[in-house]
Amino acid sequence: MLDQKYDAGKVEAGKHAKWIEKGYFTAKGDPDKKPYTIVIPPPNVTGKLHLGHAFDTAIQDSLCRYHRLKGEDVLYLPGMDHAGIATQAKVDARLKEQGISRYDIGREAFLQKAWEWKSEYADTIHKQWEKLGLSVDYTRERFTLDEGLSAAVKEVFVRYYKEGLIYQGKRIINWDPEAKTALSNIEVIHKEVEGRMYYFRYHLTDSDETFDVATTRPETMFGDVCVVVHPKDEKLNHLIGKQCINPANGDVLPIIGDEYIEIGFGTGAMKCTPAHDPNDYEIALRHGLPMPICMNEDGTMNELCGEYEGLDRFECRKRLTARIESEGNFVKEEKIVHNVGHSERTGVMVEPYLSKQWFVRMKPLAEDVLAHQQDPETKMNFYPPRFEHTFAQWLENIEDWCISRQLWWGHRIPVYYHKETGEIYCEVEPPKDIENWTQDEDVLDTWFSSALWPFSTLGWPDEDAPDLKRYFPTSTMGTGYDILFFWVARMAFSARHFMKDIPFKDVVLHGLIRDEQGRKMSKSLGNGIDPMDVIDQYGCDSLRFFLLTNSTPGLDMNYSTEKIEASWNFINKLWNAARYVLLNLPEGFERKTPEPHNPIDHWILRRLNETMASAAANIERYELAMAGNELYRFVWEDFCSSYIEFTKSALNGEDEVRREETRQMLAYLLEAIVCLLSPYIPFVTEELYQALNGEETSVNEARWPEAIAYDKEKADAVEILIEIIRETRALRSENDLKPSRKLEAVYEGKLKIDESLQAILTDMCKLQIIEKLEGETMVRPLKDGSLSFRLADIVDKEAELAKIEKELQRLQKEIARSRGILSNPGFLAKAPEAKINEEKEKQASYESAYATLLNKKKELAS
RNA sequence: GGAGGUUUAGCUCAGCUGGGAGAGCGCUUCCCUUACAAGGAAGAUGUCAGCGGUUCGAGUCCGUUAACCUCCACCA
Repeated sequence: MLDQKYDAGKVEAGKHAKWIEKGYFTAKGDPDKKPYTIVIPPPNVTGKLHLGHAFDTAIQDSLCRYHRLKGEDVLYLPGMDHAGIATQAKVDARLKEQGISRYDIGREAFLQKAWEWKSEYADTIHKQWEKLGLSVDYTRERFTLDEGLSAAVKEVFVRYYKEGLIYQGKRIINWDPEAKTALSNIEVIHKEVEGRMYYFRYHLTDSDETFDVATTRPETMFGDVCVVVHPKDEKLNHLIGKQCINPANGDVLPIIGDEYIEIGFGTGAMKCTPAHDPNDYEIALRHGLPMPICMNEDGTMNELCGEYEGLDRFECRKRLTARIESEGNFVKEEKIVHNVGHSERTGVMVEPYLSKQWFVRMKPLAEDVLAHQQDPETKMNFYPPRFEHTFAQWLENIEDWCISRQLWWGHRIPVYYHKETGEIYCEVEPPKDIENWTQDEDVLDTWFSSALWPFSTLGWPDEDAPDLKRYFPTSTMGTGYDILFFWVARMAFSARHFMKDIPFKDVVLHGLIRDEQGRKMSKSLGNGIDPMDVIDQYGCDSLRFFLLTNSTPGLDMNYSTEKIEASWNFINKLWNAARYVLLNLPEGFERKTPEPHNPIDHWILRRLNETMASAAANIERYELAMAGNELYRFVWEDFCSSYIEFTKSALNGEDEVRREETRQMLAYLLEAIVCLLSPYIPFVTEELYQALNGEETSVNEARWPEAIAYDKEKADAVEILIEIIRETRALRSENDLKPSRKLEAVYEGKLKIDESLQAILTDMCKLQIIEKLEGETMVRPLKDGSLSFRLADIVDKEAELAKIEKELQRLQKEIARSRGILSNPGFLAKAPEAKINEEKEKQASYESAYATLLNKKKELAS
């Protein structure tokens, strides 16, 4: 028997291991079933999972579990990402603790350390997935650096290369001096920072004339090749063709004209550093200027910088500025707030840097995706749809993707240079005479491999791989909007190009989880919440239910302890409801398909059927919160507060047949509830399912409940009774009437109170119907909220009169409103007929309620 | 400079195709009723940010203003 209190720790322990052992989540490939596929967004092997991962996977897992319940062949494919820079940085940091740099131990040894790190953190992640209860198919787990995926990466690189979609070029890229690697544009985060604008005085070589030039990065002056002014700038264009002195190093710089310069902006004259600024680079290209690099890879100054060689870029900036000032060429400095690029991973300021890198030509790939999205039949669907605009806009304005990284941890670029001829060899297989070739030192952007995830994990490049044939394209991609560009867009063009298809039918994008005050969770604020701590305290089910029912697709949500507790309360409620049911099932109870007998059975079946249909519809359009809240309401209000209360008299009564019927109903309802909730709260529902059906059963093998037919009239009757009962209970307590006292109620209307309904009334509120009309007891529908009692026995007349008065006023208002609408010619002419009739009925019912209540008032007053 | 989001009960937020405003928590009153007091019953509270428009009818659609937020792109 279940414990008195729900204990999440006890319930959740050991379950996941058993599920895996039983193979419930291994996709069987049953051809009679519809395939449903989700590939997990592979977490980085850099550390622990955070709340965002928990959110991601809660959504994916609940979808998978739902589709399993629906009898589909579900594949939830797990895997992890090697996370190039991020992991390498972690391993570097670990080595640093031991006083070693990666260069001390070399590439091979470093990679070994990295693999050790990987297996360590993969373990952690597996444990966390287990705690999260994920129904992933471990027989198909992948890693972005495993053999198969590496083969896919090589294949893709080679094919792009041969199609001219990958090229090598010298360009200004974003350089991370900390990680000493190039970055792609989206790995750069622009942050507003306070900086300074320095103004320096430049002297012409042939006269005493001077002019000012402003810069935020004085240290780059060692890479300057000219000064630029606008050809039409009347104040400055006379300088074009002359020469000036670079105050940093005394170099003679030509002054040129270029329309890039904005007249009137700054001083009107700009220094040009082609190797350290993308715009300057363009100018230098146009004018055929040299492009000297003045910085080392680690952000220190190089040999071009004389006395500053070896100094850090920022230190050089300080000292150089001071020196120029001492030489009298410093004009002023201003504090400014400007956007500066920072490395997404290391956080350091990114240096625009001229460098030879590999790029993917994005235009044709992006255009293919955009064109394909025009077809409403076969396009990817975005939830919420607005993200498709963001997605499309990004693709429309896309620039080439810098994919080479000067790292060791990653997919090595499959390009070989001939030691003598310099010839380039790019094939999946290395050249036969490998000793004559040198492989490119660089590795690929980590996103290059994740871009292939939906098909590389299924066996591609083997086009005939059975999983690829069966499970691709995948069904749903559930992830945060923050990686729409990084990942979703790149999967989209990769799948288009290599699979000639979309990678997934639906993209569900959720928001970020913020802290209780709505701030972003961050390490520096220390406001991050570890999902594992939450699980330890409240259980995985509470966490999942919280995440799934308190979020709106695409919007950020705030973490809330209060709402986690509310989720816990709900599960505890479910637990106790189950306990009630189980306590009332006798030894050796045999389950049968129940048949509704009592009116309340019909009513609860209708509520169940409505809830099932609506929950399914909502889950299928990814409105998990709506579906979850409906289930919550059904369980708490309909099942617990009403149905269970109704069953008490039956179960305590003498009528054995009725008892048995009630037990069958309860067992059926409990099982249905448990199944419906299992996608959200898999652990506790498993516990309850087994308590009901036996230790060896599993909710993982259950199917979506079968609906049972009900009688609508009986269901309607109970709907009304519930309202009567609630009203009556309120009266009883407010007026301090004893339960034994008979409260006389007068109802009029359509509903026939048969014995079973009378029994309910008697059981629930000791209410006895004594008014008889034409030999039958009648009650009046209370949909409009009115209720009329003969209150002769009620002690507190004043209070009752006040209540009636209030109600009369309300009705009066409603009648006025209704009359207003019905006398509106526009409404009568244009509203649908059903609406008009509905309104007329309402009006009639308000008026009759009003009349009845007025009589009551007179009667009571007299 | 572009694109988008948010503004609804004291707090946190739902409210998806326009037809009498909801939940959780909190608050008030009553109840230890034999599944649950982390419970049960009842109850109060809203110029749905402002303005304008469309409509018979707008929290919901359109425009506009304001505040806050996010992303993208950026000029030395």
